Amino acid sequence: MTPQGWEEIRAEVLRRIHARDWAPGALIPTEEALAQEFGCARATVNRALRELAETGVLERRRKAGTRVALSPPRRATLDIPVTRLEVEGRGQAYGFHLLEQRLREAPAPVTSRLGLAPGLELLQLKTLHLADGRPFLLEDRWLNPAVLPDPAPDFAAISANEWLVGHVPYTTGDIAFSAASASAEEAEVLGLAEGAALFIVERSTWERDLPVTTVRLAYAPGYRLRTVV
Amino acid sequence: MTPQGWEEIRAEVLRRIHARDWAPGALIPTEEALAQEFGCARATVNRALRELAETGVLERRRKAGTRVALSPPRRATLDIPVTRLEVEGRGQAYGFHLLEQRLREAPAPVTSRLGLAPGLELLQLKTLHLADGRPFLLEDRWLNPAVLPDPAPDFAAISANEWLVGHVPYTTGDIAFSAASASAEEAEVLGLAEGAALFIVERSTWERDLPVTTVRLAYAPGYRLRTVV
DNA sequence: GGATTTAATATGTCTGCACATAATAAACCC
DNA sequence: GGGTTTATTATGTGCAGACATATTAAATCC
Repeated sequence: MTPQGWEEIRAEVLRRIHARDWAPGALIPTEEALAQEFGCARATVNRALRELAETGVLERRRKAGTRVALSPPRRATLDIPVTRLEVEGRGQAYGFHLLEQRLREAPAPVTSRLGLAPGLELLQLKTLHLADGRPFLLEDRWLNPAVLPDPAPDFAAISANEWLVGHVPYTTGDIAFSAASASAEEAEVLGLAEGAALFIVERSTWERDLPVTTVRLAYAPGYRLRTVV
Repeated sequence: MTPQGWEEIRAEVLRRIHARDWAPGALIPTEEALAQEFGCARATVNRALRELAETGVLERRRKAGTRVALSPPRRATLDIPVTRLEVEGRGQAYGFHLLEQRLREAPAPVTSRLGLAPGLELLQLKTLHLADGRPFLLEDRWLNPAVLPDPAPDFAAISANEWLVGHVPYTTGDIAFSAASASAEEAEVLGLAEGAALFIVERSTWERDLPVTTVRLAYAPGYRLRTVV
């Protein structure tokens, strides 16, 4: 039974790779040869192989052909939800408190991360997110006032996190994950012992070339970020 | 100047979304209309819009048409390299020590994670990875002996991590990231104070339906996992 | 022999067309 | 009116053919 449709072709190619019919590092037949074998157009094979190359299973080069990747770069995609949805997705009640909000001169690490002139005034927001009334996440955000509308939103009523998703949606940025010990301030706010291990997410985002925000999220112990490969 | 090629079309569509020509939630013109506007075939527009839908910027449904996503792409892809390449990529010298290797009855959390019968014997490997001679990562791995060849590889000469990538490459699995305080044992091996905040990666992998391995990676402080959105 | 030009080739992309499919809107019936 | 059937329509996928492009291998020159 020959595969029909590009998805079945993709599955068949993957099967042959798993079965070691095509060993890691080996060249596989050309698109034309596979198209003939499967009785379809080259474009259909191209679609299947292209998708596999995108996930890192195959490596393709013009003229050189297609080969099975030697060390498949384990590539994972992870979804980063809005905090409210993340909490509610666990079946817990969401809430938050705005701890602090002030416009002040941003420290050098913040401005350099965003590529802004040092000494610029940014809006700093500290927000504690709650799950079932218990501390879940401490958000320390620096926001570029240039992205705010004239009557600035009330961040005590809508969290900065959520406001940004709704109003400055199509951003690019970078993310870093790490671990850190809770400072005295973090420990107190999160209700932990000083030095407790926190999961840290740091994000900086731009809208086109305009710096929007940089944020440090400190998750209370027990938090796990999951994904499937 | 009309865009040429599907990549330029993708860029132009993205530009219009950023510029709010097409607002979040709004319908955009049909493929046919855009093809006419850009002077290309519908397939070319289709390719561009499909890519944008894959990254979560657009939402497409047959008959209903294509609309700008309301709550967009909090989606990141991250590459998970082999530890050796990760260390070398920072310009540091890589090394590792096999601390412990023994075949023993796996504890229940391990077997249940892999979907194996409780009490099964698995190979436990504890490996310390070094960067410039200093502790970088503590690997605690449980390996299904069924995936090993008859003369088992010498995991003191090649790290389990690297052997698996080369010999059981095309696996599926799940990954979780979290933070934890160093246990007494971890602190000693990594040369840290007890309770130091460690970045934890837990992975379980299968080859087709065969459980291969589950591993806990404890990174020394200072490690950051980065990605770009 | 070594460097440079030229030819060969697999993938990348595009076109124009066709039909399939899913989801909606319209028509219909009771 | 309410529920069911029947068009309608935008996207999804397919085809054959064409040309572009990157890269390798062969041919050429000094």
